[in-house]
Amino acid sequence: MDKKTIIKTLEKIALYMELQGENPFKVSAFRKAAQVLELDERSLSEMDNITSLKGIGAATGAVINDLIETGESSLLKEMQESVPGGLLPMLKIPGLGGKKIAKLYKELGVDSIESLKIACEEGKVKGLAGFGAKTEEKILAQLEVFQTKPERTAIWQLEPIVAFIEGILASMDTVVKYSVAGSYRRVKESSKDIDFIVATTLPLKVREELLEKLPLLKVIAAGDTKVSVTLDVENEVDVDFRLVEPHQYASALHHFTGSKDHNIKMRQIAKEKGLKISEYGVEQEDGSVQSFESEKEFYAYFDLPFIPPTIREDGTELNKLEMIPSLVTLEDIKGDFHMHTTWSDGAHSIEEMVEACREKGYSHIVITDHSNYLKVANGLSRERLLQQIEAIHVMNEKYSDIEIFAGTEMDILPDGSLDFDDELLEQLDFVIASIHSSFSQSQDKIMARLRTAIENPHVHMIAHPTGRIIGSRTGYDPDVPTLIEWASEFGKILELNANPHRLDLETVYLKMAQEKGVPIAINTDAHHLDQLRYMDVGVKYAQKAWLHKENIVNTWTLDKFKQYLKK
DNA sequence: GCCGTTTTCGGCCCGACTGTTTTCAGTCG
Repeated sequence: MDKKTIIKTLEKIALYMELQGENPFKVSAFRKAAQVLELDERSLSEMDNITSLKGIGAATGAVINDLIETGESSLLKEMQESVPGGLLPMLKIPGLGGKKIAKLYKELGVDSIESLKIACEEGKVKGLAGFGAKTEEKILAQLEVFQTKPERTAIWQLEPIVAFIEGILASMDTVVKYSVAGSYRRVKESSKDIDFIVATTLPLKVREELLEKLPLLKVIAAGDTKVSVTLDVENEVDVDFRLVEPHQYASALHHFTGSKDHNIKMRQIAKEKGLKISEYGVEQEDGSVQSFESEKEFYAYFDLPFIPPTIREDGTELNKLEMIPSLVTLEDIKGDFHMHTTWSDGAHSIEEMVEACREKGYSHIVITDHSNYLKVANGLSRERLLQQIEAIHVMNEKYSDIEIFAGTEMDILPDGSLDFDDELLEQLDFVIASIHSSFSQSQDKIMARLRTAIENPHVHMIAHPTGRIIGSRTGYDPDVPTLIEWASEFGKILELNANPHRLDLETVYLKMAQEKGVPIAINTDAHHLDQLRYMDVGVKYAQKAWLHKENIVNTWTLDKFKQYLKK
């Protein structure tokens, strides 16, 4: 019996209990037990007395022992027999929770999405106590959309929408300040919706203005402090606006940035001190409410350092506060080592890229255009690459405040060979190897290709190691833990590709790489000046993985970087 | 269902919005 199965079983039991209209605290006790197991890093065999864990008591302990001994849970089995499985997906319909579904089942025999639809169409639902005509209408409307709408939207799809909304808020003089919040601010790879906090003294006016200016598909809710809408954009997306007084802004931003677990932990800390945290501030025992200028002040009030949004996740961040100063920030970044120019498929000249990087205050960068094989990207032939190296040398004469290194993003070909020979690679300062073809090869073949690159003494780094596009394609299925082992053995860098489409490597592997002492480079892979800004996304994503700044190549000084290249 | 030496019973994070009510339950984040 593995831990994952136990966790899943406990969560499933919680779902079934919810459907039976059980006491919500009982339901959350099972969820909590699952989470306790999840957060405990030990394997099952290393835990001798399971009920000694805080949050696992007699009942959840019995389920776990049942699973270990018999391989299944008799409690879950019993529930599955008495509650139709068809009710489970109904929990995903907005507006329907356990209580209402239980009622629909008991009173009308509704046991699936299909029978729910029929019951609504026949007008039976509105007759139930606690239901009404509006509820029935709403359910029918939800049934139309909810199965076609993806549950979460990828970060790169949300990015332009966030920028668009920020533009609107910036243009409104009724708005004092604003910020995106929620999982987008925490740089999750995908989000269910977008949250915005808006500080204003005229909430009603802001509400009207927003409803007027946004491309609306639907208004979900429009209260005095909260506006929820579905936007009519390419991938329709829900956006929540919370309208607060300026002095409530910091608390509201913290509250709606989450995560939920982080907030619960914070509230427990407050409660121990006789205080109460809400989105409006911190309520004292005498009922007065303390508000804050910034999130930093808010944390300081509880003797805590500023906790970056990216690491506000399962609550365990509060046990690792001493590691926060070692996390990388944008100010630590001294260079970007993967970018393209008009020499291959980039939109700007070398000079334009250099100028933009100078403005960012970088001390060194690497120009890495595509190699010969990648014809669709105008990959550089041997001759053109030699010309480009020369052009970069000439350009270096011009600048005293930035050093430009000549590099390449060399393809690892489908047959496992490298696109350039050693004699040519030797003339480059920095060599990236990456895969852009034959993604569907077997894992053995992919790994053989990567192995060739790792073994080559001229290769410094493997770019976007899995080739994934978030929410769209999984990439080429390398055995990443083995790749990390190899990188460690041969002293190679692995890339954290900062493009929001990729964020490759993902956090679990970044952590693994750090444990093995593999240096990570955060690179924008910019094909356009605009995309150099992705460094910010990459840095935040690295925070999520708790990478130490000294393990990140971009934080090294020019001298240290040069030392590394010489090895 | 779980927890706890100020509690073995009573609370569990906290508040907004909607739709159904006529003071509040359910849902959501």
